Amino acid sequence: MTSARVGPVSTPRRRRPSVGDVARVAGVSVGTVSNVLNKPELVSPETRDRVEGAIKELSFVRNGRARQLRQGSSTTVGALLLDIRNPFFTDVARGIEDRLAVDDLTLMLGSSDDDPRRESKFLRLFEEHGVLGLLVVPTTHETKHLAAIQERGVAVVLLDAPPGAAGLSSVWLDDVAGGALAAGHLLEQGHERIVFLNGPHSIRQCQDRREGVDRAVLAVGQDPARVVEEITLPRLDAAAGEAALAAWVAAHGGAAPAAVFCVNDLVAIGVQRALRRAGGFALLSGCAVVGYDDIDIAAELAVPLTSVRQPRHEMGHEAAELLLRQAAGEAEQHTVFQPELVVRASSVPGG
Amino acid sequence: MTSARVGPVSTPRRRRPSVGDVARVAGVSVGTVSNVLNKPELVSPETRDRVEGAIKELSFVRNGRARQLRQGSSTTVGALLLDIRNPFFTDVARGIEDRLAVDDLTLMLGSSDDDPRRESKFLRLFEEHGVLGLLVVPTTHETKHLAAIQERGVAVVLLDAPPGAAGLSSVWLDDVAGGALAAGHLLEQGHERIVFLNGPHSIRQCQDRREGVDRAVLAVGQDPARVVEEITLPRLDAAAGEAALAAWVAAHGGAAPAAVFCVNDLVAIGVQRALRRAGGFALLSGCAVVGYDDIDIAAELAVPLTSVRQPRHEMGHEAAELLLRQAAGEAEQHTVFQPELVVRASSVPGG
DNA sequence: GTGAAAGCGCTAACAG
DNA sequence: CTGTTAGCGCTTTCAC
Repeated sequence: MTSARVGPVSTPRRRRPSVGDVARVAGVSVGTVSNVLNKPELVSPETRDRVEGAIKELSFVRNGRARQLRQGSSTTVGALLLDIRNPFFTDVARGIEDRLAVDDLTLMLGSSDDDPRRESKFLRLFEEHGVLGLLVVPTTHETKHLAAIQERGVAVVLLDAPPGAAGLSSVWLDDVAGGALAAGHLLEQGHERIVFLNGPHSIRQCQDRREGVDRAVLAVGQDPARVVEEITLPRLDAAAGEAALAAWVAAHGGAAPAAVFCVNDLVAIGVQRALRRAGGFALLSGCAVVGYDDIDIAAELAVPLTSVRQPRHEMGHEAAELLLRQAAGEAEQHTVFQPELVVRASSVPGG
Repeated sequence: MTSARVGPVSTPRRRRPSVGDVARVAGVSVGTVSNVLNKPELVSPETRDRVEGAIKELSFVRNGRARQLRQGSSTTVGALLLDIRNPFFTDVARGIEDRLAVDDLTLMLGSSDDDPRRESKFLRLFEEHGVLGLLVVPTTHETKHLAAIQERGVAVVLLDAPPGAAGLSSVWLDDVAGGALAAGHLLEQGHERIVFLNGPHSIRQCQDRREGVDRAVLAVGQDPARVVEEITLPRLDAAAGEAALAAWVAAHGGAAPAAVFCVNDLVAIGVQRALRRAGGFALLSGCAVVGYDDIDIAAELAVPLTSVRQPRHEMGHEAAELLLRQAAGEAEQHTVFQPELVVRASSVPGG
């Protein structure tokens, strides 16, 4: 599987040159070196040149840890996400990074994997590291430990979570609105029954989306109990969606539901596959399908998928913004982002 | 789009308690506090309890920067990837992280966006930060600046790149083998002509894959110039793949090629879409398609896609491993990973 | 077992 | 303009 060869010699790990070394070579004092680094306008051109020459000669790179220790400041922000591999979170991370770059700050990323123990490990690590602030997708509803961190002087913002303990800013997405958007669209198309393939209500997002669905149904004067048939999936992937819909079709003598709303796009892809397997293109095109997340591939499918899109990048950007404000002493603040519906062929007649 | 409300008061940013504060509260010296933290077995149980009580009382969190400054050590590794949003790199990042977690090290991530200026900005930032080592996907073939960093005492490993400047370890994927795998498979299926939708040869991976294709053709005693029809795409996404194949079909009186090898899965998805649009399922199922990357969705498509899978997580893991070895003074080392072919319906008759 | 003191590399205050 | 010096918070000798 792998091949390896060994190179020449190992790198000797000698001490990095310090401002003292630079000062010696340039024939000035450490204070002057520091001034060249931080307030060059205070230094005469000739000495500045000498110092810069010495810096080049020694390939001096300043020790940021010592600098920050002395200044008491920090230029890194920690973000603790649920899963670094999930495109949802990488888009968020990119939004964070883009905002931080404006102020020349860097991001330290961690994945909690939704495990509270991993979460607290990373939190301790970040805090010891002296981060300027912390963006956290919490693993539990309990956020007192995060408020405690903020009490100790590290700004904390809840990410992808509604307001928690007092004092913590938060940024999240309106899942109620997302559910309402999807269901409203299907109702508008004239469908009178909606199969909703959802995850367990212990996940806030799932519960909220269901609430949104109900609201949309009520808004048109119908009874959710009659209109909505919710099926709870064991996992939220394509296989689970396919199995659930195959079972539905089998239980209904080979007929497909008129409309299906899926808690995410992968599930929707599974639904499309089940429909195609059960009754080919005819069955597939006779069933309106709406997904959630608007993953990259949604537009590329055989039948392009209607989906609820969430402003993930913006959410990250805003979270970083709130963090910096909070670190600057501003009061806590809460932002909720609204999703939008991207209508494609999968949900409209003749699509 | 967003709504915001303002909360109560802002958090006062008071000084973090130090070992000195803990010592005062516990009625011991700072040395003893340090011992409790680092060598608890040297401290008598009673004083240890007193100190631990004081730590709890003050919610003391040790200042890692000062610690590392004093010790001269570091516990963070920097990784500079091309794009943090790309699933390829997030899988790699996760592999890195998993290896680092074993030694309780943390990862600082950066995205160079393939821009040498961003690259050098991040490199300086990482180096000032005092990282233990650096994993870099280089933006250019030139790696002297990375060797220079290593000269200054920071271990550097090239990621997803073949060996560069002397002294740098490297980890990469065998794209020649990947190209040969895909083409070999198509030849084995009896196809005598292969359309290869590739990217520009200025991208090493594209050039290598072409070389692999040629080798596979030569291996069965055929002439690449006769067998392979390479089309260079302007971009490597589904739209580009669709356009290229639609043009091919139009130029061949509505006929599809017998076999198409695509430089990545997105392009392959575009190809499938073009085939379906041009001639429905019949045309689609009559054309063997092979992609590259084995993205999550490849198995979920209407016609599941045969693809070349690369061990990305393992590559990250190995890169971190080599970095740690190099940081420990071992000699440079080079590892190349072999891809594997995942055969699905898109490339086999009756699929 | 515990305390006192030095020093990691840097910046900031102050003196000249 | 430049040099001297104190000290950020911690670990680490070395005495006691």
